[in-house]
Amino acid sequence: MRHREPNITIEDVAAEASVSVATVSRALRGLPNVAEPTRDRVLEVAKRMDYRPDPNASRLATGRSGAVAVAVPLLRGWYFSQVVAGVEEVVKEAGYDLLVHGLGNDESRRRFVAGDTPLRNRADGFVLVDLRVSADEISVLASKGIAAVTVGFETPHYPSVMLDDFAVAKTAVEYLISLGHSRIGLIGGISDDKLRFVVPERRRNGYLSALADAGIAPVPAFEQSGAFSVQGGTEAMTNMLDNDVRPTAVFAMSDEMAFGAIQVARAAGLSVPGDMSIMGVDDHDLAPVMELCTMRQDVIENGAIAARLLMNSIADDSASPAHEMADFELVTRSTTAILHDSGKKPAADASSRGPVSI
Amino acid sequence: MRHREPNITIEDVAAEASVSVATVSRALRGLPNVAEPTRDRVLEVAKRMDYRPDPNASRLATGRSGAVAVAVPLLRGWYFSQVVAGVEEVVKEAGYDLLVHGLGNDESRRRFVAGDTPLRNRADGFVLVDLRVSADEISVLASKGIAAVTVGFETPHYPSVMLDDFAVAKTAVEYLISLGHSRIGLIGGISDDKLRFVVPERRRNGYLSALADAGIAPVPAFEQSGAFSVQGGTEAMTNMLDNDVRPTAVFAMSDEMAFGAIQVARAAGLSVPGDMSIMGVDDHDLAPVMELCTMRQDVIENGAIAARLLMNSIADDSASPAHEMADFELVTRSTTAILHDSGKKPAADASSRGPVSI
DNA sequence: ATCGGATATGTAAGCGTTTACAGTCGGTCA
DNA sequence: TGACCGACTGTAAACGCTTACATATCCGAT
Repeated sequence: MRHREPNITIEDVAAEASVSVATVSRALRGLPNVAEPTRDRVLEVAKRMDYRPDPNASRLATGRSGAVAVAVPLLRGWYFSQVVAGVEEVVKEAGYDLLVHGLGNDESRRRFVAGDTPLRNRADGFVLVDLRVSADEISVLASKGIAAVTVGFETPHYPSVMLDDFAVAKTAVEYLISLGHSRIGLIGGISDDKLRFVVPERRRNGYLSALADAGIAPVPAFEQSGAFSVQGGTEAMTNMLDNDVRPTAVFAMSDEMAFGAIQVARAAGLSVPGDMSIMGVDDHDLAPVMELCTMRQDVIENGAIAARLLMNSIADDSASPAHEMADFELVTRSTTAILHDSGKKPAADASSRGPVSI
Repeated sequence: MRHREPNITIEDVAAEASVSVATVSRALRGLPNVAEPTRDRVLEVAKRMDYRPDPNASRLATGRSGAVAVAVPLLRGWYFSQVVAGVEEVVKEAGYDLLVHGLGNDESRRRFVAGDTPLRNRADGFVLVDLRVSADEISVLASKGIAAVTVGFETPHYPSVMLDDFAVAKTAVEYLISLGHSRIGLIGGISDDKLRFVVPERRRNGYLSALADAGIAPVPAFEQSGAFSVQGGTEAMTNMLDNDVRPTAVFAMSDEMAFGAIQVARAAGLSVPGDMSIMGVDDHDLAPVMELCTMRQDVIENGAIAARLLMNSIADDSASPAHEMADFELVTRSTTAILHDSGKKPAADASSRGPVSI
């Protein structure tokens, strides 16, 4: 049905333009030492013949692949798809291809960082998103001379962009405390989290720190794992409500978990925020629709920043790795309210979104 | 900082194993005509030396790139990220790389289908998702001998997987009619939709057909464009509510638009579904949370099906293109209810949860 | 013993670029 | 005027694989 006609090569163009292939190559790539008339003629001929350089040949010759790979734990999650979108934008702009690789399970993740990946040699650089790998493992990558940048965690070897998770969580919980809450639950990725590495731990520390500062003793039963998914959020809230004593507010480490939690709370007859305040992290597309109070970060932009760092690193790997901190801000919406038995009205600064400094 | 040490080549392995490069190549790829002991030795040596064939070299030699590219209008949307996830799964399984390309604007889209793309020659096949391109343009692609499969639309040239959009819309609207509604709005991508091709038109036809069958005259003002985004959904509903006469039910062509519509309706003081029933399409991750009544489709699975069709097509391009129809089903949830002035109780199958007030 | 034919291995010619190096050709400068 | 220089162009050797073809080896059959 379809049939592949022989492609036009640089030689065909050279013959047609009556020059050597070297000249064609130079002319096409804008290199110096090509007379203007010659260059014009070559360009014209190449265009007329609809010549496309074979990327594989030039990759072989140059040793560069002109591609960047992004590795994420899973592709279907909101967070990761946003990161990929951000990366893609700048990578494409820079003329690189974007390879996407989902690291679905521990095995593929392990092999990936061991350098035992199909991607080896296929990309000039990697964007590693929230990989749960040890510093040791990353240094293996680094020792193989592979350019990379990390998102959501940092290593000494590579540039990174990440959120100040501690501050994000602390800010959120402090806000809840300021509303009068003291029984505050946490939904995160605590025990057997397969996806995130240090993120849950850092956010938990921020949570604990805010409690400590307010002199509130942490309640173990208030901490539930939610696997960073809507589904996980529902399970976490279900467990939370099973307790004898329930929290009056919950901080979820992601909006998706918060969504699930809201659903379960309301289904159980609780009013949100009347009986329970709920916060998330991300400012998901649907956070405004759900009126979810959250800690905003611009995930797409973070992906873009990471990609730019990577491009720089590919161009010049001598610089010492830059570690960027992503912006965040508290966005107050109506899933949080002043603890009702305190008798006051809901959240004072109704103007919403007070910027937060890092 | 990092420095690229010379890679191990097939020649190094050959020397170490005291055989020719041809034998190494055959042994490593499991080709016949290699004595068992020889093969074992080569394998052992290759492993010991941590040899990785350079993909570019083998691509150049074979003419195959071992990669598949997926082109989507935009990466950050829920629908497209799900398709990509589905595609990635089977593509990776088959040992191919996945190239992702966002076709953000008309210009890049035009150039893409004109074959004037950086992706040309970079992939053995393409998955084209919801591209707004004419049959003519696609046939240009086909005439260049490029393997491809389409998602969301179909052409004579390529295999495809798509939803029966007409039936989906008609089923949805018939359901609303069965609940007693006759003033039924439509939120879709009508006029200047940059993203979808025929999908909005087909769904609109299903909508119109359902109305016609019920003897209901269509009201132009009930049709609003929503750009297939949450944001667009809010705008569409805003316009809808500006009319003198308001619909009592709305069918949105996607869940995301439905979410936006729900928000606006509730913000305007309307009860959903008390004053207005709303339906969507997709069964988005958050549809259960929002209790959204919707037409479910398994987007990830559709992406996977498309990828399988593509793999087949790459392996054997002689078969005439298969056109798969994706499954769908009506999922009743509590954003729809029997028209209240008909005096009956809300949606019969009350197995689901009550309306969510914000 | 000799031959035919598997089976196993090696040789070398691509694949389509890039790029170091070697010309060529005017013109400039002593 | 002859050496030299600079701008331009061409030649050909990589790049690291795959694979058609040639060769070598070992059998059993004649």
